Amino acid sequence: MLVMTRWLDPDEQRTWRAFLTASRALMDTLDRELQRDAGMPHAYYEILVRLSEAPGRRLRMSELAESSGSSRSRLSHAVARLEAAGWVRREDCPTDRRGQIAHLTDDGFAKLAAAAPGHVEGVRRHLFDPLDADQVAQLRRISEVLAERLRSA
Amino acid sequence: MLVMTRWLDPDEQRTWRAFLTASRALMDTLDRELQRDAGMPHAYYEILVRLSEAPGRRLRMSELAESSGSSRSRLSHAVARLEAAGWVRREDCPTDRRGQIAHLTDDGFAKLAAAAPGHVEGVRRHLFDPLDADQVAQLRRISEVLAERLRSA
DNA sequence: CGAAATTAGTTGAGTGTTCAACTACTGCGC
DNA sequence: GCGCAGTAGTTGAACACTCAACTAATTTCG
Repeated sequence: MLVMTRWLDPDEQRTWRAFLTASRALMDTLDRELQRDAGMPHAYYEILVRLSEAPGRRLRMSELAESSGSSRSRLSHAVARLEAAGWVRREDCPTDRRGQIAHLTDDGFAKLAAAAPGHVEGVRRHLFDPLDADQVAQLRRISEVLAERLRSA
Repeated sequence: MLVMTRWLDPDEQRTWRAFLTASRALMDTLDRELQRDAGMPHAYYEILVRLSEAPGRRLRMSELAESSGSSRSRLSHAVARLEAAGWVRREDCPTDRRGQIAHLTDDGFAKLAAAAPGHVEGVRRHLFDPLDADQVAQLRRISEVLAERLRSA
């Protein structure tokens, strides 16, 4: 390997560590709150949200995986649990016999509706309230750039 | 509950989702790269980093937990694995008989030294390269504010 | 058409994380 | 100095995630 590592300078070092600390703390906190108040991890909550916004509250497994940021395997396992809880049902896809459609049940919708206010309050308290309007705009731009770049990686 | 939920407006909604997508993708990517190239998850890497920077490459379990952003339980489990791998050793604390001191072995240090360049390259590629200098400065400020707020939560 | 490559989704084993319960020790308050 | 609240760390069980291997259906294209 002839290429020298481009190490992080002290400023970058601090930025990276601050980001790591903040995003980990934020996610851990929201996850803990959701687990405590709604008995589900944040990943499951997000699956329910995506389903609730889909037409007919139905989504193909692969689209659901994509939109909720899960791997297919993770989603399979998760939906199995959500189905056992009665919040989601699987249906066969009429146009592709390999396909499965996840369908948010009324129970699942009710569960989500009950969990949402507390969770949104948490997002507000831990993310938006501490930042001013300019920082929020910056954060959005930064996140979009990073997400875009990572999508094609 | 008489207080109405302060829902997220469309802008906040998009900001929150972009942040979620970006930070998840970033962490997942770095975790996968580290697992592939060094055979360890990011959480373990960070434990080794903190130990490597401590005087004598030694740290009390609780300080290590604090500085690496782990719960005590998580750290106990993690150090058990790192010890099995021969990268860390536990020692009794001379001043407090409840205490344990984690000590980075030479093997552990070598392992870390081997893993670091690739990981730093990944952080650069996925985080710093896509952002301009101003955005990096903003991200640092934002992260510091959030981390500070979450610490006292 | 028909074989090969691709895509959809699941599964199980292995690993990591959480939570609550537990032991052992320390240090405060009296 | 004694009792008791708090601190340090570990443990096991339940749960979640990853990876690779797998089945089955579909698409591609010679």
